[in-house]
Amino acid sequence: MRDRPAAPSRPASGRRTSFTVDVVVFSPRAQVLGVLCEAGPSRRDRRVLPFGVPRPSESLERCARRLVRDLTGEEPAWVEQVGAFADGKRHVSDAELSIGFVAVMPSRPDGDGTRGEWAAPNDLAGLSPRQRSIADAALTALRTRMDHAPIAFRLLPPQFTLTELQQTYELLLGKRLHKASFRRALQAAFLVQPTDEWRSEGRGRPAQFFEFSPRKRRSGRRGVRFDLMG
Amino acid sequence: MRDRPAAPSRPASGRRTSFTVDVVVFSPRAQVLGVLCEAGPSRRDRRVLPFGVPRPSESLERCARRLVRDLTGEEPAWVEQVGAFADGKRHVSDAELSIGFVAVMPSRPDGDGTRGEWAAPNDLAGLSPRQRSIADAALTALRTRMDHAPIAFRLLPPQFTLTELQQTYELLLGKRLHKASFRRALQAAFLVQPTDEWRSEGRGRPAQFFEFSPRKRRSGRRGVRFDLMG
DNA sequence: TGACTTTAGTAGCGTGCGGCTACTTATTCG
DNA sequence: CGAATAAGTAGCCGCACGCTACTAAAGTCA
Repeated sequence: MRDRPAAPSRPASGRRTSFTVDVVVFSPRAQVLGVLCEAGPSRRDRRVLPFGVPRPSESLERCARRLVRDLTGEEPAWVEQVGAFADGKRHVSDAELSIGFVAVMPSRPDGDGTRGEWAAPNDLAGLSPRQRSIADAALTALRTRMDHAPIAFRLLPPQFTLTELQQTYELLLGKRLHKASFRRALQAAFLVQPTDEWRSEGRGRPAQFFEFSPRKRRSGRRGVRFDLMG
Repeated sequence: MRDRPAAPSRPASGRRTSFTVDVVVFSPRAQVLGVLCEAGPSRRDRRVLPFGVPRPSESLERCARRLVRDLTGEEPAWVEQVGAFADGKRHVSDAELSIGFVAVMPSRPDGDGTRGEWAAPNDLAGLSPRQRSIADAALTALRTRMDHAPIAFRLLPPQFTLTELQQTYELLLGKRLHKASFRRALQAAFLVQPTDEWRSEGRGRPAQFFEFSPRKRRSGRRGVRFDLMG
């Protein structure tokens, strides 16, 4: 079974668990972004983000990946650390400190070996205060990183249509994008390559399949952006 | 390794240190960016970034601020968490985990109550591997955040010339900026307000003094940036 | 067959940002 | 009075981005 640090799984000298690794797993669920949660132990904590403790000589990120794997049966498509959270906010376990991670997984048919339920990112009531903070930070981090890493591409099969890619972006970013602008920016960045395959399905004009091709990076140097300050 | 005198002069408060808070303090030192270091305990660790342990019910960030205050006698102008670092890399103390913070301080006359020395960001040899990682991440985080927080403004007195502001940006970013573009972007963001004061010093045309005036935020919404991928 | 619907994909206009060169303005020094 | 030095501005050019409006290719249904 899975190791659960809620009761101290580190018996050494009666000291409490010093920190946990908590992971926020996002995945597209039928036109909505889902967050993987488990049922919580008490009324106060009805929902719980997956968390655990690194094994000896296991890195933080590998620990996060293992938590996802153990829970869903699959390797996450992308994982990144969000930060360390303490600052007095209560955690489900009584750990003083939690390291937050954000992860994304491809969409899967329901109930596919997945223990736990998928919640909406705006409905995170029932999480302990600290996990609530972690979830918020994870969503922000995800959306920030979308510009820098090919996250959306890893949620799609090797071949995909540009409409599918755009829908994935819209789902993760939580906002609509403009079709022509999206495609123009894509081509300017040399990120995709057309294939000879065309989708033959349903009504409407067939869509061409593309594949990810991380070619050259455009320099992307700018001066200073003052318009982002708060 | 476990038995080596870890972090002399660090109060361990009874139980063994489970994690540390490490802070990377940047400050302008005579046209170059400086990083605050202390003398290390051994030949292997000739230099040490300031680090410590949170007191009971002290938040991580407050702990970082205290470390800076205790070492320099002043409050840092800006502090932000960089992340959690473990992953097997050795630390000066034998803590399993370190939370990294980045801080900036205004320039000060040399030796002003400051224990420790200012090293160049490119000369960080002598740090333990984990602290080396933290320092690298701190510099990256600093330069990323410059667009989002008025960091440079806090390094300057309330009244400053635009040339001083630009030089501060150039120092922190580690690259030259174009004068006209810098000023145009500044004015478009309504970030500064001219005062009636003028600098009367040296040769050349006098410079007008400005002050920080965080007015409105321009929406700043864009579509997707594909040109930042790696 | 031909009109209508549906989805994919493109053209091109307008605007605003950002990099650049080149200029003007104001002061000190000799 | 120049020459030197530093502050500040004007304006061109390219390009990224948002938008509207168009064309293209399939299915559906009378």
